Amino acid sequence: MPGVQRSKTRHSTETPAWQGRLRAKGYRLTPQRQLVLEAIAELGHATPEEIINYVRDVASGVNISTVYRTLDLLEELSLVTHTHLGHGAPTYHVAENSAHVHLVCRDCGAVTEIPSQAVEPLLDRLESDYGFVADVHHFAIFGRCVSCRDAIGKA
Amino acid sequence: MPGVQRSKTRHSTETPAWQGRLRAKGYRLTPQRQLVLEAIAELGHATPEEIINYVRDVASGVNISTVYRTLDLLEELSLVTHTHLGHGAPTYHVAENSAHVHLVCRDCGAVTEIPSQAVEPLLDRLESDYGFVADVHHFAIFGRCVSCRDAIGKA
DNA sequence: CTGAGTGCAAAACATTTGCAATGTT
DNA sequence: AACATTGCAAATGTTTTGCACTCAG
Repeated sequence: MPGVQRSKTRHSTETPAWQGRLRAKGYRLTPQRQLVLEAIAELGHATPEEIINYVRDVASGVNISTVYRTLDLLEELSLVTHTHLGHGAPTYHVAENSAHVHLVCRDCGAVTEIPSQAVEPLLDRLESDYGFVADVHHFAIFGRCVSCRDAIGKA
Repeated sequence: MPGVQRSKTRHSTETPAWQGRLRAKGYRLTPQRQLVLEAIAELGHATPEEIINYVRDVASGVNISTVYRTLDLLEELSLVTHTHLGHGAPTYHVAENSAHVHLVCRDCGAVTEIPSQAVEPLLDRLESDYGFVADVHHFAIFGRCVSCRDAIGKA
């Protein structure tokens, strides 16, 4: 791994709880993996593209394929999840903060996060009627936001 | 347009209602466009890949980029809609038959169609609580189907 | 005729993979 | 030292675009 030096430093108050999960499955703890997780935590939402930009800001040598491989790994370990917000690249979240649903506006592209409980009745119904256990976080809900809806009324 | 001849013929009982919509906006009626729409109608569900396979079966010279351009056009005219069923290519439907929601199983990949009314309470709530007019057809609902859920119970 | 539409080939994206070099354990 | 992990570069899959040619109106 040629020259992964951090050119900037950020404070980390986190206790390395997740590191155990890596080792438990025989995976290794590398700076790249720390940085990717840190990037997602910091950014809240992030596409692979945004993640590598953030990571490279700290350690410029990191390769995009490493980011993809790391994301797969972190997801396998349930440390992060990903959501499809639209046609393009998926968005990653740290698992603990992923308990919300995304509303994406077809017109302005705005992304609104709403609490999962808003869709709970639907989940119950899908389960009782179809035996389907839904993960509503995986895909966004597409539509038109308040502002754009009102804008149409005026037009 | 070099040699778009149909090597097979299919019966069409349709009345060319949609053709007016094309002309109304100054668009032209081409064999390619007829074939793409025919393909979607016939296939029910179809990815661009599946569409071009179907179309080429009838007129081999048609280019994939034409299919993409045509899909954009047909969608603009509200003749078809598309849904994201997963990471990959979107699925196209004729607009009239698109009033259903897709449940996609994360394990077996099975796609179940359920009537839109199953999600109506959610739509109402999103509208009243957030002013968001949702189009639940645009993204599938991801999760685990009955069979796979039960299979896990046994394991 | 005239311009909308097409085929073609190349570009643009997003993601994956083989492999030799490297660093964690 | 062993082998999981990385960087690199090339391959893959999907969608888009520029352009000259062609056909629908």
